[in-house]
Amino acid sequence: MRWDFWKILQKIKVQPVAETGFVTQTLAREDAVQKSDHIDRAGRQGKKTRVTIKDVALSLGMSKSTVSRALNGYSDIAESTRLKVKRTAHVMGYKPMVQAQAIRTGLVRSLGMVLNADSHDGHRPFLADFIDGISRRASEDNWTLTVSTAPHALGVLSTIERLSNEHSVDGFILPRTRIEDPRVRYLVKANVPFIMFGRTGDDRDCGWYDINAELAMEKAVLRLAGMGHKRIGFINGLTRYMYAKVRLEGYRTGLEKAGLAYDDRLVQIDAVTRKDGERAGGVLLDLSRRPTAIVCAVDLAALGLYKAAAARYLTIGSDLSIISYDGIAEGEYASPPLTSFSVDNRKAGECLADLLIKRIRGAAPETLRQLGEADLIVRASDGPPIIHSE
Amino acid sequence: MRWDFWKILQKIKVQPVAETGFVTQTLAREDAVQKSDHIDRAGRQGKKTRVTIKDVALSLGMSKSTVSRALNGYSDIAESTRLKVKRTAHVMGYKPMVQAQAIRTGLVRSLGMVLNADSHDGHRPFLADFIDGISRRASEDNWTLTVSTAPHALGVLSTIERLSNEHSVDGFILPRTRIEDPRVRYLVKANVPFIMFGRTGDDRDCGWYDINAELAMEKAVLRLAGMGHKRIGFINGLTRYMYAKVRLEGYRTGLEKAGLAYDDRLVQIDAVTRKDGERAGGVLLDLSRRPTAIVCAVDLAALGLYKAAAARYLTIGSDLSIISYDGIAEGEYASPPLTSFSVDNRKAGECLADLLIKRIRGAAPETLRQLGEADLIVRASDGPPIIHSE
DNA sequence: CATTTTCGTGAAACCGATTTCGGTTGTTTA
DNA sequence: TAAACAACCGAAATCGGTTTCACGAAAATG
Repeated sequence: MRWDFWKILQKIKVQPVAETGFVTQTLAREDAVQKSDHIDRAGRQGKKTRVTIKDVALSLGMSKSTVSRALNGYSDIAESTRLKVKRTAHVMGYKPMVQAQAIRTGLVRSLGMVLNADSHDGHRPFLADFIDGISRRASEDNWTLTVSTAPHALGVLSTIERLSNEHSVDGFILPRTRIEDPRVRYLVKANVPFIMFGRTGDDRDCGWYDINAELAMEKAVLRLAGMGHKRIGFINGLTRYMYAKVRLEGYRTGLEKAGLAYDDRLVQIDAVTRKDGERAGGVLLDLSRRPTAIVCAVDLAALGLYKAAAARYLTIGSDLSIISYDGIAEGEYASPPLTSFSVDNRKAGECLADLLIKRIRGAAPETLRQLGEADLIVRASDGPPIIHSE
Repeated sequence: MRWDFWKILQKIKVQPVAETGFVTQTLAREDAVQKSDHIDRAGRQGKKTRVTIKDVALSLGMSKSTVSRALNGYSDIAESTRLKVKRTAHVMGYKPMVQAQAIRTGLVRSLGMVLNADSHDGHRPFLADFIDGISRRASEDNWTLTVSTAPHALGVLSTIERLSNEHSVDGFILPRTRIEDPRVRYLVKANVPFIMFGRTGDDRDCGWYDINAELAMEKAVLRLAGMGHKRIGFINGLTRYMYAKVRLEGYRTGLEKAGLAYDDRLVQIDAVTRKDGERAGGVLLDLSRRPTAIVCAVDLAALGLYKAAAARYLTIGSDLSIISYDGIAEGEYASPPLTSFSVDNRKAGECLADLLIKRIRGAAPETLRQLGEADLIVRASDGPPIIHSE
């Protein structure tokens, strides 16, 4: 009720012009005083004095609006004016303050990514490249990357909520998508832009970038089959993630194309660390009719498998062939060096950033889907089978 | 003057209540229309409808200023009012938009970190932990972390300039400080808060967190000397960085305390990768009177040294003892497992974030300096010398 | 009982940008 | 020559908050 009254008062159209003029004067003078005081305080508190758009306008003798439009490429500014404005702005060292822009435009020019800190999975080693890719692409358009971590999946979700509520970022990159992903559910409902690294169960309203890992797995199987292997095992990653699902599919497609039967007993799951790989590998190698080759969905697991093989006096590359996926640096230094599909994480980061920026700018999610490829790095962990009698 | 006018208006005792009622209606309806239109546009452009401070004030029948002050803990708001405001704000799901606050307060509540992407040095493996630490501490106070990368040192500097010019961040964390660091020079001059990870040549106006690596190196030497080693070599990292300087000092102090002479020929520098380590190690192992133990400043170099030793048929742990520094995961899986000083990168991140936030809030840099410690993880790469006849 | 403080609050200025809306000019067109 | 129309630009509103300042009422003081 009270504010109603004020609203009405506000609407009343006003009073003598002369009076207004005088008031302006007064205010202006007051303003000046305050300004200098402000600078003074600034000096004491260690803040910088920024060049604002007002300063530029003043020094050019134009209005703020003209300067703003000139700088932002509006069509109703004369080319000559634009040039002049741009030059002086540059000379004066004027850089628009992003948050001041943000409050009007609704864009903070920042991409968000929330990492799950407890995920022991592979992503750590290539985090640097991945971030580099994102940041690189983002910088091109003067965007920034805000990264945050959370100790567990729930924390990830609440961090995402916080960041989008406070509008600290314009959209999210979601690494390691699950088949059923709560982050996706939330963001879709909240209508916040995002792009996934990896696919998910229900693609509606989702853009994504992913590596065609199923193709890689398929190629791995076919390569081994081509060498003469008949019993090819598979050690998969965490099955709740989408990547594990598609990699298994790739493995099966490979077997099919090679004319080999799929055998449950040759498949192990949820191996993403050395220890996991050692355990899973042990199981496969202890089978009465053990596989002569094993495809791994994750490099670290493959390295664990090395240990399991060594414990059983099997020589990798001859007694047992291994082809893996990820292309981490350690693989190169294992003995024998690991044959693996390498993924370009920097490129992935770049693509994701690119897609997300497009998404934020309004592109439809259905148009924002890309599949990259992994490259086989042939080293020494695979070869024709040595014991072979079927 | 103008406010006089407003005062007068305030005094006017009012208008037909019916009218007021009507206006309210109208306003309300207009409001609604605009609102729905906004949502509509929002839908198309992917924006959310936020709850603003105005909404909260309106629904409480108070002014924006009261709400703001209540939420920010000003002392001139009645406790009862504060409570009421806080409750409704929470219920309505009001989250202040950071950039709107920033424009007035001058704080965006964001820490910046610019990484050098080409630096092959050790920082990659533990980047995840490090970031986790920073982010964790930052989140506590509702701050965020903005990370950016640049392809080379010059790019790092210009990225820092950009971020601070646009005021996208309130301060910086500087990883891997050099002895003479241009970033420090710039930030000091520009009066932008920062905290270094590592010390630097000229400490004035600088706060930092660092690990006491010199102490670790000293301990390593003393441990080896205590086992009976007389010729202890040293493989250092990149000498332009501060860390290499202090680690060398630690090595020398250790020798001194053990009563051993310093010998130039036993020291190699600039080894930060496996390849570097292999080369440097080769040089040391090919000396006519080779060292029986080697201290490495960087784990990756130590792993390279493994290769050099293997090539010369030296058994690590007996023929050659190695103690290194970093505590990377691969060390655990090397054979023999690497004895190394492990640094807690998560904790480092937390400390740095903490210091930086304090710095931004006005603490003097001299009061913001902390030294952490590295923990020796004893594994199997060191032991008493086997050939020993002096 | 008059006067000064304190307390609690609202109005309006302010932060630094963008964007809407009109108002001058100078050119074309009728 | 008047009217219509661009092309250019400025004033003011706007975004979502914070902060200053004045003011009314209640409490404390003289």
